Amino acid sequence: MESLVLAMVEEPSVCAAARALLGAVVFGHDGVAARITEVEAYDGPDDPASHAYTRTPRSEIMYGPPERLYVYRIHGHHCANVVTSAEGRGSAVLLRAGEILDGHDAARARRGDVVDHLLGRGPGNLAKALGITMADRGTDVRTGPGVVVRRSPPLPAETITAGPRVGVRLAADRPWRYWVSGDPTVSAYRRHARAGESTSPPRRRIQ
DNA sequence: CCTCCGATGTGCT
DNA sequence: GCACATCGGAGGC
Repeated sequence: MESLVLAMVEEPSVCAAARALLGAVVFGHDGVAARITEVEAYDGPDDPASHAYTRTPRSEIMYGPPERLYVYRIHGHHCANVVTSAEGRGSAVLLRAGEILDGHDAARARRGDVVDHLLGRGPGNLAKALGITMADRGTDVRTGPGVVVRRSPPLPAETITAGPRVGVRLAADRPWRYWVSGDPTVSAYRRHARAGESTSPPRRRIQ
């Protein structure tokens, strides 16, 4: 019981990896670049909300080497993740939102005529703005081709906020979503309709 | 083969 | 707040 509590409290390494991706710049297709403002951490077999919770052909790439792109489709949208763990662990970071820095025309051609701060808000919209599709699965984001991630120095901890992950039914209260505090490109929180009860959704400053 | 179901986005009440 | 489009993955039979 005590070990269970400790396991719940202890933060897996993918959470630090997620925070480290805030501020990184993703270079996508057709000259679109985005500064990452919102991410979510997904761990391996210990995280019921993660695709890696069940090891299948789809999630196998999460168990592969780090720095590879894991792309999946949901409800007709693409979502992009970066595998952050050593081979065999199965954790990855979902890129949930970004500020478009360059390639606004190409991004808008894919996303439609929306104001800048909405171009890359939400994981499906961000992937769409960047032109990321299933064809980018497995890309080494250190080298490309197609998609490259340039990491930045860590953001000051006091500029990062954490909260529960968006739209997950299982493990709905783990505060493994991280975003740049107050950034207009960050997506809204939506709790899964069938997620378990929660007295007060955890939200805290990183320190 | 078939059914169920989202790590979503959008629009409407 | 709620409905629903939409489609690949996962699992049951």
